[in-house]
Parts: sequence; C-alpha cells; structure tokens
Amino acid sequence: MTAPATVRTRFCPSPTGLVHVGLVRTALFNWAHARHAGGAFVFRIEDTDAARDTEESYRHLVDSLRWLGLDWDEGPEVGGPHGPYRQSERHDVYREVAAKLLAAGSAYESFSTPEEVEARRLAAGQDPKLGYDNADRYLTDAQKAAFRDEGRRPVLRLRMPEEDLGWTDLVRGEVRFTAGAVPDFVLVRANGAPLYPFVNPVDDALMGITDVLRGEDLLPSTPRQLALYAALADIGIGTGAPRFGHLPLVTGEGTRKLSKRDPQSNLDVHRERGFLPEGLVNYLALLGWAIAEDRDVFTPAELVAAFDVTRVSANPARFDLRKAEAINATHLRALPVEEFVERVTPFLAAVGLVADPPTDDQRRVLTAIAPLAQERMVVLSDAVDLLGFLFTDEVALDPGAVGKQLSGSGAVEVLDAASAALADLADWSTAEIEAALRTALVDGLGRKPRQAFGPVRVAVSGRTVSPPLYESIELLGRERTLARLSAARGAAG
RNA sequence: GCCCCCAUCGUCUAGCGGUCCAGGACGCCGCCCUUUCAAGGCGGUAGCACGGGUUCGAACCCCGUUGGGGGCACCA
Repeated sequence: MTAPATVRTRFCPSPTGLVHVGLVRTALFNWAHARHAGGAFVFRIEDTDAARDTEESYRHLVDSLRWLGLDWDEGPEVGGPHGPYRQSERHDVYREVAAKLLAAGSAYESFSTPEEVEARRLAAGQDPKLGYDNADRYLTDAQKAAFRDEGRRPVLRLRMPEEDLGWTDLVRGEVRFTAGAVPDFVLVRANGAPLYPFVNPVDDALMGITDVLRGEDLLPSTPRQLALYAALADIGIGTGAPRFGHLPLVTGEGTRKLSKRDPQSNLDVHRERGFLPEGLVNYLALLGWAIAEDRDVFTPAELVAAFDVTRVSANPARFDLRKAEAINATHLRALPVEEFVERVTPFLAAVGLVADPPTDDQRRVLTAIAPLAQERMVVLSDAVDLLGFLFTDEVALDPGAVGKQLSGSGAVEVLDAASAALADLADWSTAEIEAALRTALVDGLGRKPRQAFGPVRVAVSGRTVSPPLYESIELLGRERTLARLSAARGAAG
C-alpha cells in the first residue's frame, strides 16, 4: 500500500448527546494527523438516526470543536467540494449507491426477519449470537415475489466475500479476520433508511478520506467495511479502503470504557470548571501518545509538529483527572498576564465579581494579582474563591478559617495592632505594609510570623488560603483593609 | 458462547535485541525555601503478569498460559 499524496482524515460524530472526552481524543488525533501531514481534516455529521439526533447536540458539537481549536477544512459551516456534510442531507446519494450495489450483485435483498434467523440458528443447534445466516443470498425471482406478496419488504445486505479479511493497522500492525466470521450485514433498512455501516464507508469513499483513525471499539466492524469499500470501488466509487488506525479506548476509574454516565466523560464539565482548551488538548494527547521521553507539556502547535500516529500506543488509557489538572495548571501558569485576565474574566463575571469587560480599576487589580494567582490555580474557576475578596466591599469570613485563626483573645490583640500599624501608614505599598506589620506584630507583640499573619489573612481575605498577604492588602486599599480588620475583630474572641 | 484487541511503577508512558540492576510525568512520602497556599529546588517510594522457546545476549522476537478489555442490531 502506497501512502496517498494528500492525507485526508475525518471526524464524524453522531449528534446524540453530550460530547465525550474519548470522542474528543479521536477528533484530536485525526486533526493532528492531518495537520502534521499538511493534509485536510473533514468534519462530517452522522445524523442518520432521526430518533436520537438533535439540532442542539449538533450545534454543541460544532461549538466544542471550535473551543478546542480543532479547525476543519471541510464540513458544516465551512462547506467544501464534497458536501453536504450532514448525512441527513445526503439521502439521495445513499439511495443511488444502494441501487448500484444491488444492480452489480454486490448487495442483495433479504427478507428474513430477525425472529426467523434466530429460529433457524436454534433449530440447527447453534448460538443465535452468530447472527444472520446468509439464507437469502440466492433467492430466485419467484421466491422474492412470493415474499413481496406476503407484504414483506426486504432489507439490503452486502454479500461478504469468502476470504480472510485483513489490513495493516496504523497503530496495531497486521490484523486479520478469518473468512465467514462476518455475516452479510444490512446496508439499508426495510423502510429505506440507510444504516451507519453503509453510509460511513460510502461518505468516506466519496469524500476521499485516506486515513481513518477511530476507537478500538470499531475494530471488529472493519472487515465488513473492507468488503464494502471493495464493492464500492467496483462500481466506480472511491479507490478502495482507506488506511485504518484503531486508537486505544479511554477508560474510567476501573478498567472499563469511560461511560457516558461518568461525569468526567463530559467535555462540558471540564470546560465549565475552567480547563484551558490547550491544557485539555495536551492531556488528551497523552492518552496513548508521548511527545518525548522526558517531556509531557506541549502546545497544540508542538503536538502537530511531532504527531505520528504509528507511534500511538495500543493499550487502553485511563482518564486521570489529577494528571489532567496538573497539565492544565502548567498551561495556566504559562499564560501571559493579559491573556490570563482575558480568560478568567468570564468566570469572575459569571458570579458578579467583576464586569465583563472589567472596569479599568478591576482590570488594574486583576493585572496586578495575576502572576500571584496563576501559580495558585489549577482551573480558571479557582479564581472565584481565590480572588473574590478583592472585588467585594465586605468579605464573607469562612467559618473554618475563623475557628482556626480568630478564636482566642490573641487574635484580637493582633488585629488591633495591625489596624494601628496600617491606619496612618504614609506610603501604602507592599514593602511598607510588610515593614509596618512586621514591626507591630513580630517585633512589638513578639509573635511568630505564622501566628502574626494568620488572623490578618483571614480578616482581609476571609480564608486561610489567599494570594500573598501584603500584595493583597495593597490592592485592597487602606479603607477596605481597616474595615475588614475591624469587622474581624467583632467576629474574634 | 464466538471473534478480535491488549499486557513496563497505583496511573499515563519511554524503551522498537546489548548503551536498562528499566527513563520521564501525575500521585504519594521526606527535606529546603516560606506570612498561608501554591510554585520552585533536592531526595525517596514503586514496574518489565507467568511459563516455555529463539539468541552469545530479551522488557523488546515467537508460542502458550493467565489476566484485562472490546465487539457480536433493520444504533452509531
């Protein structure tokens, strides 16, 4: 098999619900493979199941791909020479191809009902799981007519070849299924509706897809698709089968495939928490692939430059949220300040902390605190708890923090001393604030730094964990700081 | 049940016959730094599933066992 001149990959989800991270990983590898090869990435919507597909889900898919930065060269909202790219708009194409396949003898009409097939298997002492028994392969015209007279409508089945079917998988190497293992499968339903095993290869052939990267769960369906591609080529559609690469499954907590029921499988959950798209893309790429022996943080551009599908691992990969968060945190810290402010604003605005866009003053504070906040955050939504105190007049004191730092008379002493030290401070700067507090609390009161600054931190931020104290106080301003010190004094004791 | 895939630290992986008494990352545990929390620095913990071959030599190749997973629709 010679490599095609131009690589064309595709992502062809069905708009039936949430966007699964395993699905995203598949899209990502197809995208990276196409981009690396300088080829094309095609986006196609497989909405042939009217009962389950929704317009909302379709729009969500488009939006998710955009958010992730996986741009497509052909597909919905972009167009292209092989459209339409939604299968619900391609029924005429399928009808025509089905008719040609039937005329060529590659496909045939089958009248057996599932119940009849099962009954025959049972009668022969066989496992019904074996499926269809190819019984209708050589029906005469008279037999077909008789069935029609009974009011039966046939399904269209592909005649599977009597030979082993194998291919060289891009990630697994040689894979081979023995002849007869796959029964003649249904292309078109009795009601005329074309099925996925039919439309998927038809569109791939028509759209010139050269490389199919998909989940391992689809590996067992490859032999029948190989047979279909051959039959299609015979009637002048496409040039035979594309290259296949079956990606390892993404598993959840246990060893099972990550379930739709598992919250972690939902892309939106991560997006709403404030994962960066490049952080998630980085992590997802690590599920089955490595950029280098001693490195695992990289940008999408670096991924594209280095991606090689033949280096993808064949074993299942567990979705590990902790590692995903660690990778995301690294990307978060690497963000330039303006970029960070830009991205975090929607999360603060959503809870009313800042305006969107922020006011000049809010922007000033955000920009100043950004470097200190970035290295304390894992996801963007962390900013709400971490920075909220800077954007409200009165901070809510965390009960746990109050118990830890404001109980006992010592706290009152500290707060009073801090107030006195800051009340008339000439130069309201981080350095002066630190000097004044140290003089008053550490030297004056003889407190250890840990005991001295704990109560002040809680008073100012409401929490035991906050950005660095002196910087926070400076940004908060004298008035609010003194008010909080005094409010905390009321809660202390 | 049948078919197929997979098998290196708890997890994701590097390793593509000798440079491996197996490297990195996450996690975990220490120590340093330190106003909290992080970040950062240093150190540690832990793995080639088992059994046969092939070979001068195997984590790497072959076979088997065991274990795990996926698929067996007129759903995608």
